Amino acid sequence: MNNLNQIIFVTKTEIGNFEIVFTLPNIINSIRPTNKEKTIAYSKVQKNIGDELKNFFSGKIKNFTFKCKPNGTIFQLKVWNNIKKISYGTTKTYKELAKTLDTSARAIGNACSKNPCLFIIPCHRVILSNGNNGNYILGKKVKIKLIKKEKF
DNA sequence: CCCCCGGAGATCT
DNA sequence: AGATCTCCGGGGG
Repeated sequence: MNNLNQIIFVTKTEIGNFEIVFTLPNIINSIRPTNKEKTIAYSKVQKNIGDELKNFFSGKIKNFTFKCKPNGTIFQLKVWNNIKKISYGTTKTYKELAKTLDTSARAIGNACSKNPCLFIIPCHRVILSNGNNGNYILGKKVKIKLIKKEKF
């Protein structure tokens, strides 16, 4: 599924650099960590996305204006869509999501690990049924940090 | 607390 | 078609 209108750039944040793939005018296809250096934001859109990310981390905004259109399997899309419904400052467990999708918690976690749109699909709000935070692609520390930040 | 196993889905080989 | 790996849960010690 190659889209010629896709633009790729790298933005730097307080928790690392992220590679962002987007399609004009405002569709984000992926936000994933990278070890590449920040690239110059040539367009207004690139700058806006970078700003939103920064403002999200600083707590200035709670939601993104950019829509995301990830690609994945049918199952993954279902999981990610459900995760998008978890609102800022709240959490849900892998077990709960498994119940609503009639699958296993492990399968939910598996789909979370493939989340292409970090933060926009807030998989950091999905935690263990025993109250612990669980794992995260950017590490447990970052997950805890994000959850705490959202709780104010 | 720790260890072990079951389960669902994705990704190899 | 297996084998293996996951951002998990439950049960038993």
